[in-house]
Amino acid sequence: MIELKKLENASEMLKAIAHPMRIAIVNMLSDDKTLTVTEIHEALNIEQAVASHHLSILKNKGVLLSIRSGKNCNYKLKHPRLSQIIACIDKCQNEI
Amino acid sequence: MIELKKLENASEMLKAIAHPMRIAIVNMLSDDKTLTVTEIHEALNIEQAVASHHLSILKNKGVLLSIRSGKNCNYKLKHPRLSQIIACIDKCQNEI
DNA sequence: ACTTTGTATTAAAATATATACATAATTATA
DNA sequence: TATAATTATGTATATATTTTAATACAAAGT
Repeated sequence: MIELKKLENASEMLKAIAHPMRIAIVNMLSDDKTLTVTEIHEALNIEQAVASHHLSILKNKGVLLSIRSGKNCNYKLKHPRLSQIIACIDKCQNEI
Repeated sequence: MIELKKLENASEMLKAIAHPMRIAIVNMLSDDKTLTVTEIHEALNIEQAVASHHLSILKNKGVLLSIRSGKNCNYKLKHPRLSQIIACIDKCQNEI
C-alpha cells in the first residue's frame, strides 16, 4: 500500500462506494445476491436512469460486475467481501 | 441502514477516507498508532499545510481524533476498526 | 518581547462529481 | 417489422473537491 498507483486505485474504488445510493446498492447486494436494474431502482425509489448511472460507476471502478440475461441485466458484487466495508462503517456509527 | 440520514452519514465518512493521501494516513495510523502532523507530512512527502488539511477533513468527518501535546498535535483513529477498510480494499486489489 | 517550531486557516483557480431530463440502444415477443 | 420492456448514454447545469500558495495562530524557548 506504499505505491501511489495502488493508493489511487483504492481511492477510486472507495469513492465509487462513497455515495448514499451506492452504499444502499452495495448493501442490497451483500451475501452474494444478484439483482436487476429494475429491482434496484424500484427498491430504492429512484429513477431507472439514475440507478443505471450509479451501477455503471460501480461497475467501472471494479466494485460490481454485470451479467446480461435476456432483457435483464443482473448486477452483483465483484468482491463479496466489499460489503464488509458497509458493515464496518455501520458499526462505527453505532458506537458510543 | 435503511434510513437516508444514516446512509448520508456513512457516505460522508467513506468520502473522507476515499483519497490517496488520506488512505495512506489512515493506514499509517492502524494498530492504534498515534502520529503528529510533522511525522505524517514528512513520511508522506507532502507539504505541512496539505497534511494538516487532510487531517482536518478526517477529523471533521469522525475518522480521526486529535490530542494536542505542547506544540505537537497527535492524531489517531477514532475507531481503530476503520483500518479494516483499507485492508479489505487491499485484499480485493490483490485478487485474481 | 522576540524567535523558532509546529499546526491551522484562507482564498482562488482548476478539476471532478452530482442531478435531472431526454433519448438511444438492446432484446423479446406479437 | 413493429412495439413493448429493460437498460444505457448524452447533455446541461449545479455543486463539491482538490490544489496551491500565502498567511495566521499557538506554544516553547531565548
